[in-house]
Amino acid sequence: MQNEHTEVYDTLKKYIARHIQLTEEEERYFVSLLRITMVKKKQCIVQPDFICRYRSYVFSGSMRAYLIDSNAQEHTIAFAIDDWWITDYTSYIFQQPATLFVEALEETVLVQLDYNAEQLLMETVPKFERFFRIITQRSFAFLQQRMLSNLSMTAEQRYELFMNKYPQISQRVPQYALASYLGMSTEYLSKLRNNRISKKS
Amino acid sequence: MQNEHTEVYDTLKKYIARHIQLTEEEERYFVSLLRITMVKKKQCIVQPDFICRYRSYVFSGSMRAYLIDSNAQEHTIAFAIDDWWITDYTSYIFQQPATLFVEALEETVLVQLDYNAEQLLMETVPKFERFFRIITQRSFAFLQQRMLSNLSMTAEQRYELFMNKYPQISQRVPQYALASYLGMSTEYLSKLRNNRISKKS
DNA sequence: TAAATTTCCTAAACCAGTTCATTTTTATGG
DNA sequence: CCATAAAAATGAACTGGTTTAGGAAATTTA
Repeated sequence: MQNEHTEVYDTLKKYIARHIQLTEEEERYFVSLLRITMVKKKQCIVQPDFICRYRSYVFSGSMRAYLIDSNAQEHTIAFAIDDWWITDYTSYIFQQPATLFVEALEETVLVQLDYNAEQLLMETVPKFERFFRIITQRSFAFLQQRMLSNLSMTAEQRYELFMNKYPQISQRVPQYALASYLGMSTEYLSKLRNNRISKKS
Repeated sequence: MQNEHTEVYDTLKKYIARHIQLTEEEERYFVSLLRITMVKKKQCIVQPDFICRYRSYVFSGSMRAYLIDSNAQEHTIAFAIDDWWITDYTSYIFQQPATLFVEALEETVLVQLDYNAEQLLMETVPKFERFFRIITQRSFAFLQQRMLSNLSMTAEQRYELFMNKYPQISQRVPQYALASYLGMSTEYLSKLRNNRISKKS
C-alpha cells in the first residue's frame, strides 16, 4: 500500500517539477496536504448543489465534468486522463455550490488537494502561486482555442480535429460523452464515425 | 498630459489593489513598467503572424479580439470595456505568432504591460504571481461558463442571457461583432432583436 | 451637406445537424 | 454464462439557424 502511494506521489511530484523546483522539505510538506482517492466507474466526486472542496489530479483512469441542462441533456465541459487536473472550477475557486457532475469514466486513482490546504500551501510556499498561475494560464489558452473551434468550425471539422489531437482520449471515453463534448448529437457523431456524411474521399 | 496619465494609472492601481496590497515603492516600480497607448477606432494592436508583446488594460473605450477563419468569417472571442484586460492570450503567454486580431471598437485608452516586463515584475514583486493567478482563474471560470452556455443553450437563449448580463456592452458594440461573439449570423441576431422568432409573449 | 461606406433589416430558399423510433451491438453484474 | 441493461448504429422526418440577395438607415469622410 505504501509502495503504491509512493509511486502516485512521485508521478505528481515529477509533474510539479516541470513548472517549479521544490526543496525536499517543501515536497514533503506538499505531499502531507494531499490525499489519494480511488473511484469506481460512474462514481461522482462532485455533484450539483454541493460545494466542491477538492482539486483532483488524475494519476490513472479517466474522468469527465458535465452539466445536465433543463432538458435533461448532458454537456461535457472537460475530460481528464493521466496528468490532468479536474474539478468544477467555478465551484472550487469561489467555494460556491457546484453546477456540474464530475464522474469517473473508469476505475480511477486521484490525488486530491483540499481548497483550504491549497490556500495554506500558497501562503507557506509562494512558489505554488507561480505553479497555479502557470497551469491556469495554460488551461485558459486551451479553452480559448476550444471556444474558437466551436465558433468557427462545423461538427465534422471539430470531430476531425479532436481525433487528430487526442486519439487516446477518443478511444477511452464513451461516444455519447464525446458527442456532448464536441457539441453534437450522438447520432450525428455516429454518422461521422462511419463517415456517411461527406463522400469527399 | 501628466494629469491625464495620473488618472489612468490611479484607476489601474485601484484595480490591482482589489487583489493584492502593494507598498508605494512597489507601485512606483509597477507603473514604471507600463506604457499608455491611445488607439483610434478600427485600429489593430494585434495581428495574425506577429507575436503579441503586450497585455492591455482598457482604461476607456472598448476593444475586441477576433479570428478570421478560412471562409473569411469573423469570430469574436472576447470584448473588453473598462477594467478588463485584452490580448491574444495564446500568443502572449507562449510568445508565439498570433492568430487573432485585437481591434479598437471606438477611440480607446490602454495601459500596456510588455511580456518581458511582466516576467521581471513577477520575479521582483512575487505578489504579482498571485495577482495574475487570481485574474487568470477568474477569466477561466468565466470562459467555462460561456463554453457551457454555447453547448447547452439555443441562439435565442444565449442572446437573452447576454442582454441580461451585459446590457452596457450590447449597446456599445456593432451588431455583427455581437453576433459573431454569440455564435450566430447577423441576420439571425437581427431577427431576435426585433423578436420575430418566438411569439410566446 | 452630399457622396461613400458601413451597418442594419427583411424575407424566402436551403441545409447541417436534430429528433424520433427502431434495431443491433456491447458491457455488466448476479 | 446468461439476462438485462447500456451504448452504438441506422434511417426518415423535421427544424433552428444560415445563405443569399436585396434595400433602408446610419455613420464617416471629403
